Amino acid sequence: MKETAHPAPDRPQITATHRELLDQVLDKWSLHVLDELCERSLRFNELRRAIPVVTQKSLTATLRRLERNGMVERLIVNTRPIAVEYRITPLGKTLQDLIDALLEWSTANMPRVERARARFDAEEG
Amino acid sequence: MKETAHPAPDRPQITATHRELLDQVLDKWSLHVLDELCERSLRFNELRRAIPVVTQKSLTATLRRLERNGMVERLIVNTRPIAVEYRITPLGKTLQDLIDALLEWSTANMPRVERARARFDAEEG
DNA sequence: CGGTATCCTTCTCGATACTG
DNA sequence: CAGTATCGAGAAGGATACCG
Repeated sequence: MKETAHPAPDRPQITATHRELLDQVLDKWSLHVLDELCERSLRFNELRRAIPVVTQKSLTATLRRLERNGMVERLIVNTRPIAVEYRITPLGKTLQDLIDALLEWSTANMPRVERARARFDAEEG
Repeated sequence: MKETAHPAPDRPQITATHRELLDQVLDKWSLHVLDELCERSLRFNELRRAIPVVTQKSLTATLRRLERNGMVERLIVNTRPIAVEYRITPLGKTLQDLIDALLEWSTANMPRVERARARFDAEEG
């Protein structure tokens, strides 16, 4: 009976810093890219094929941002022609459980959300 | 030794539907609003004061979206003048643990992220 | 292969003014 | 109090072309 007694005793406040980090790391493409890279390291064009809806530009931007935040590593392999492999870092790995939880939540609650949307849209006319 | 054996056996794929839902529900303002409403129900201007950086327009849009997706309820109290109370729904409540987990992750890993950024920015010149 | 650079359209978002 | 309406700046994002 610990959850009804008080609202939220030690809940951390959302700051601009929090928001900014979560925005950079959990935006639509980042989520997708991290999800793929958690499974296995991939090359640039492999990622493109794994996420067919992303454009080259957006994928590049996403990877650079994730690299800057320490979530993925960029490894240049000196073959002919050049190959670039993207690999999740230990820090990036710490997001895996969260991403899985988000996907599970989404899967589990999608029907309820869709019913809510239908109800809302019906009332609007 | 179950986590090194195979990459990801039953990992759910991210679909456009997943992404869209998470985008609508975990964007910057939604996260903030849900976080506040998980603690207690609030009126419109109370929310504005609780989240001082949000504009009225964005707050309205965020609340409508959350309402449409079944995350919050909008209760019109017929006082003089009118009062509108926003309350989290049971469906919205299912996000609380996730949001807490996101905030905890963000708090815990912020230092590592900042070091990664500093390293990245230094290398760029 | 793994990108950059450029253009251009779309959408977001803040500021401001007004309303029941 | 709790919004809506409108405008305009700026960012996001796609299409396309080109490069080492």
